[in-house]
Amino acid sequence: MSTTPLSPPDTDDDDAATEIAAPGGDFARRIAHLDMDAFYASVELARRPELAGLPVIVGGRGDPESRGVVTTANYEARKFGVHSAMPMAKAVRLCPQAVFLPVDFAEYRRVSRLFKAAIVEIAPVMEDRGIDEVYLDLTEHEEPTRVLGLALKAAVKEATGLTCSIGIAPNKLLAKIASDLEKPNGLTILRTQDLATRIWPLPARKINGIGPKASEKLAALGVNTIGELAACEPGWLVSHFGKSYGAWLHRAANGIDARPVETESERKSLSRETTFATDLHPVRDWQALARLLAELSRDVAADLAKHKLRGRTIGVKVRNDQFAIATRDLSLPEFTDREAVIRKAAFECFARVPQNRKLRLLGVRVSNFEQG
DNA sequence: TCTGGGGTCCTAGGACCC
DNA sequence: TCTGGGGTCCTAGGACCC
Repeated sequence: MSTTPLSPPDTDDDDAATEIAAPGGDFARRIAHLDMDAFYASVELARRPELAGLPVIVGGRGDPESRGVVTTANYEARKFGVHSAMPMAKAVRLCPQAVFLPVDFAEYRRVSRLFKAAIVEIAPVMEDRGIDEVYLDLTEHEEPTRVLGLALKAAVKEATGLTCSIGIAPNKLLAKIASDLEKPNGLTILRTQDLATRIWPLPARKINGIGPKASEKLAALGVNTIGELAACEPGWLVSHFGKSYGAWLHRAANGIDARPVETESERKSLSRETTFATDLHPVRDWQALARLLAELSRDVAADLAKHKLRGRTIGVKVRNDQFAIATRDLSLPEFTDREAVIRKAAFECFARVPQNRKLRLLGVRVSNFEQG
């Protein structure tokens, strides 16, 4: 198996130098990262007050027996070692007395809109980072940093009844780490001079962009903390991680990050996928798979229409019983949002997928959207 | 333990074109 | 002889994030 070199999150090398050139902090930005505390579980508790104090685990279809993972565990459940992305089966063993609830995205999206609307009233330069977190650029605000942070927390609480944790720092990278330092209900303000005392002792994995693979590789090389990473020679990091990722690791560990807060973003792809209750064989269970492929194509077409998008690259994704993923895609001459066109392309793609193992997941994706 | 669903970005080889 | 150089598109895979 060949491995793809790691790559850094979207970076801007040119601007990074600007930040180094301003060590005094004269041009320092004030960037906030705001993260809702145990969001899904907190939303559920808000409408089921009788569950207060009990361990609550949100995930799957609410059925602890179903295939799936924990999306959120409240702090009571976390005491038992339950955490996000953990297989439900394991969560049940760790905390059988927990209340298990199905995910209700419609409700979480509703509450998400409420807290974001409240934030924008105070800090209009907001970058959406998913259902439960945002970045804010507070540089142009007059108020002291702590006053702003407290005002944001109060506004979120007022709009939703829920708590959040906020980190405020000179850039997004440090703000993201800071918001995690005093969870839940935290407010952490970090200055450049706090890097050595508050950031360097942390595991390298705490950096957004260092995941399981990279942190494991670093550990094998004897690098465990962010401070140890910061002390590594850039050239040595480049030799082990490649030019782009190696250089980024060095900058990140030294707290350098010039990425702006982006208030707009353009969608690049749209997809639907499903994991089956039991594995299906591509030949023996072809009827069932064909039905699913048609359903997913229909759902994707409906989503495209809803978002007024047309794409010309159609793809399918499968995951087999060994958890290995394969993708196949096909670019068409014309942009489309038509169900029949998407379905036909998806079937063509599926025919090119390996047929030798049972499958556990099937997905359909459309990308390469028309401009405008 | 047995691993969701929805995304983004990066890399890399081959095709194809000038 | 023996082998250009750059650019873009397509496809597949992989790491990572929420």
